[in-house]
Amino acid sequence: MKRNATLKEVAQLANVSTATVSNVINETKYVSDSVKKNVYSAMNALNYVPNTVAKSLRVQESNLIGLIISDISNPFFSHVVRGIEDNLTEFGYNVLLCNTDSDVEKEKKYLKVLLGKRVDGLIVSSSGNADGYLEELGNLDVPVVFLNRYPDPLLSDIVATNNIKGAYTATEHLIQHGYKRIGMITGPQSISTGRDRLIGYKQALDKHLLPIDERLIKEGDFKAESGNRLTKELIKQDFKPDALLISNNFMTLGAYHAIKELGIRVPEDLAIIGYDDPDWAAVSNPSLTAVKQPAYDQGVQAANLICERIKRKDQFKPREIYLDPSLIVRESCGC
Amino acid sequence: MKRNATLKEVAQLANVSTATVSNVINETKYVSDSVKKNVYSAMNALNYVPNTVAKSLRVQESNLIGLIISDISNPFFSHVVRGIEDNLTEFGYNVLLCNTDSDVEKEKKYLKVLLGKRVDGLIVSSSGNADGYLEELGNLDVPVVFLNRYPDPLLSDIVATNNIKGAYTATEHLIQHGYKRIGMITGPQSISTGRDRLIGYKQALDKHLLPIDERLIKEGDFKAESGNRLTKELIKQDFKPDALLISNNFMTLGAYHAIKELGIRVPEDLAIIGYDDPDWAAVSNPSLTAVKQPAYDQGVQAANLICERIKRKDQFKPREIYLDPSLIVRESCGC
DNA sequence: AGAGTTTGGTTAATCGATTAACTCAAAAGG
DNA sequence: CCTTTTGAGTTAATCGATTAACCAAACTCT
Repeated sequence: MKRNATLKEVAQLANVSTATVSNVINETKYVSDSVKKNVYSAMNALNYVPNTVAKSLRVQESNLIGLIISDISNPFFSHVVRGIEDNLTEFGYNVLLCNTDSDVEKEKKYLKVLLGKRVDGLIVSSSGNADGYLEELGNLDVPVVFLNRYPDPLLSDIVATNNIKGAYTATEHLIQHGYKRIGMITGPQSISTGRDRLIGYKQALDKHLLPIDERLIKEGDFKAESGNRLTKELIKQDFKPDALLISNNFMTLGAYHAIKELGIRVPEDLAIIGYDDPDWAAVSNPSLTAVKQPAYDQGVQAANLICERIKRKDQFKPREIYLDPSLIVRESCGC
Repeated sequence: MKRNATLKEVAQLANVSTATVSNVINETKYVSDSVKKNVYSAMNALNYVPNTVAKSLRVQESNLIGLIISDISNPFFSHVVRGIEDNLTEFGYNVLLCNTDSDVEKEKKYLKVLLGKRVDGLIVSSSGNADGYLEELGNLDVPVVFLNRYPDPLLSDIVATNNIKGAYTATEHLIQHGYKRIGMITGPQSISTGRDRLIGYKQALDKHLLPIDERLIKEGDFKAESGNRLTKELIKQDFKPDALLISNNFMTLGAYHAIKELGIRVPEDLAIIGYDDPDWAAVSNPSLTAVKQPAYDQGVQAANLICERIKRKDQFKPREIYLDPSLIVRESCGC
């Protein structure tokens, strides 16, 4: 296991100063062709790969973007991340991936590590808001872009899908097709995503003069098990829904298992609309009507925001980008 | 945007030397309680976060692991990555994520960047094998663990699922249930995963004295579109299969779209087994019989291997870990 | 020819930690 | 009482790049 060659060694072999080698590599100053050639052949001979950690220390930028999300194995996030990564490499940045499982303690630990690594920027889909933690995040002396989940007084750039609108549209669709007792399985109310989707649902009911009945609203945790359990609860209770809006892909999957286990017919006994349009939506039985979020695009936008913010740290006014979700109508809503 | 405090500033404020501050932080030498207290309060006052890039330069380790895969938005990989990341943080490493889209040029570019960042290790699901590239990878002076796809003369540690066995088991299952003309949609034959699954398929046919008919074998590219197109091709040709093994989740999804479009009945007209057990397998119509790979676990194992390898670079004998896939029988195979 | 510019480099300080080698005072040993 | 050890910190070199400041030779211009 041999040590890597250094710029100094290249310089010695090429019989020039380190400054010249650096200038050749970075094309920062004119260097005569003959010297250049020497330098290049020395680099080749030593198999030289510039040490970017030394460079980072000197120029005070790491070319690293910290990415804090709850779970990369959630397809929604994996597409977002893909969009982020694709776009960031364009700009010469690399991505440090951190999964928090929505655990605020984990998130804080990661944050500290990332700050230690002097990341040039942070893209965060935060899980916490207790103890002014989100405010702390927004006041960091490194650019931050919030992803989908954000603090209430907005402190940094944010890109999100318009969750209120998505839930509103889905609910309204159900209302317009004659459903009267529309239930909802929400996400955790501690997370803005969870809150906003519930708001959209309620707004649609209000708008169409339908009563909001708390018996039809259950709070899940964005995981499949809760979708399964809460669907069963709703179906088994006396006052049961004739349609159901489910707040994310995993819980929808859980619900599908539930209806299969219980032999419920969809949409005849229960219409379903899911939030998130997973790739299986079209091949499930019945195919799933879903609110589609532009995940990849959201990632691209987040990457753009953070890059601009790094370039011009002065323009401090927070920018907000809200992407519109769209309703993909298939069989499960019976329309 | 204020500058971060340095260790030197902490030392000045606490009226001690930088060495002492460092010793307090790392607990590398005894420091009296009174001095310690001073140092800590200075750190707090300045909101000090140690600069790990400086540390990395000095101690020659980055605590970074480079992760090269084709596509994080493939659920298989997103689970693998989750396993890797969970395990690596245990050991104090962070993950640099790189998506190559199976593009060898992209992969090489990433590799160079990662080497520049002096990653302590590399986990690679490589796409290329041309020009001795994989050999080059194996001979790097940084530890490498191959993931799922590997060079033929094995040069480094590797963890993979036993693809031959997975395809063999699935094919045999179809044979034993009476199917005679079993077709296959393979992955790219330039990738070991693609090759191995085809081998397993052929071995099963051989073993049971069934003919291998090239008309029933189509090479896809692991993407949905090819699964869709090739399924249609197979169905429309004169000599059509009565059962079909499909080499990965995306192509299986494409196939499901194809059968829906063409109105083919599964399993009556065509039995299907898919490689990979996506989360929708149980709720699709019909539910999918699938070869399940232990994705998360594979990630954990890869993380373990790379950590051990970093600790003890001397033990150079490549280690191989093959995980067993399992067949999950549902409706689509008609058994 | 002599002063001023340009060309094609070099020298050395710097980024922010770690750590081997050193210092000085107090304690221990004979 | 003098020497040796030990204890608790300090000094300064180092990791591998970048870059401001400098310099000698060659070229321009009047």
